[in-house]
Amino acid sequence: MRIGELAKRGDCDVETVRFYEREGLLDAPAREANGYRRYSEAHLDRLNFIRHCRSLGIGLSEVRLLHRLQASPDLACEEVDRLIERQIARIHRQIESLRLLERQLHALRGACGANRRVGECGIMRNLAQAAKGQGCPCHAASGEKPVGCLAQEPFVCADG
Amino acid sequence: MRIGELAKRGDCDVETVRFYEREGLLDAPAREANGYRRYSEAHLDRLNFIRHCRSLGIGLSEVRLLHRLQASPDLACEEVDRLIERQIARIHRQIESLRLLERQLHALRGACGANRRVGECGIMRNLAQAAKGQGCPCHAASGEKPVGCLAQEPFVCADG
DNA sequence: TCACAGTCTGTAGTTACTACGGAGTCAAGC
DNA sequence: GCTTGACTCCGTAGTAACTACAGACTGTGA
Repeated sequence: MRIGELAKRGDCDVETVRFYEREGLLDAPAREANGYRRYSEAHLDRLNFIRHCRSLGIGLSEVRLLHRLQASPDLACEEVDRLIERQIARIHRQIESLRLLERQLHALRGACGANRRVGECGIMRNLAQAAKGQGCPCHAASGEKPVGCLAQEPFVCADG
Repeated sequence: MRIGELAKRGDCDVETVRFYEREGLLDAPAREANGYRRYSEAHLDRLNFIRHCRSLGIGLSEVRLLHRLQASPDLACEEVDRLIERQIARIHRQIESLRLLERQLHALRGACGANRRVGECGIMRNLAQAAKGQGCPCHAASGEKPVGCLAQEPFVCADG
């Protein structure tokens, strides 16, 4: 099949397929006389494997690791277990972090009594107040400590 | 104060301060004779405002919007409220998405009966199985639908 | 005088794609 | 034969919010 069909059956974009090839996640396929890529069913399996891992939030470097493990089925599967364990722990941290964020935002929302003007807006006032180190309802509520920066974590995609 | 002190008091990196200046979030400060940046307390307030917003997961483009609103206190604060509302909705979606992910990963983890070899690992088997479209415990459990791709959402940082 | 810390500018890297631009290929319809 | 449109090619740049250099200059204490 050609790249368009592969992408369709793998439920992703053509560009994504090419990207995976560039990244070495997908073997470079044979080419037709005109230079078009020609894929086999094995390629589709591989693509689906990647997409399935991605849908579980597993990063591409870890997908690479899984591929390597897959290639040596006699190894202990301990590493696979650990990888999933790590993934679970990461997602758990992210959820905790976001829950805290949610609470903080709710507190902030509660600060605005539906004023009319920005200068009197409780939310605005709170944001400015916090900037002067005077404390804010969102962060000062309890002894809430930062949980870890989500921006530091690998991307997580819950699609699929 | 110089950039190092500002960064320290604003609890961020020197590079981050310069980054905010480049992005127009922080006014370019005066310079000393040697070219070093010299900041005022107003700069610190501004930096704290940004960092506080960031700690609430608010993106830089929305911080920019808040700055613009702050500059015209006579406007209706409706837009501020909507911004926070949007943020709450986004965080909520992300949490839901991650919860689903967590369930899926737990299901996957349950598939491995602590085998010894990769070739027999239930997790590995499941990932491979899913790639062939044979269904998997993680996604086939119920009629679980994708909730939205977190990778598409702006970065969220729960630090601070 | 030396080391070392701080600062400067500019650029590249991170993640996992996504979106071009400009070109070539191919089949159907006129 | 020609056009139209869909598909493909390659390479590069953009996304978000930083982070991490390189290479140079400045300032301070011993």
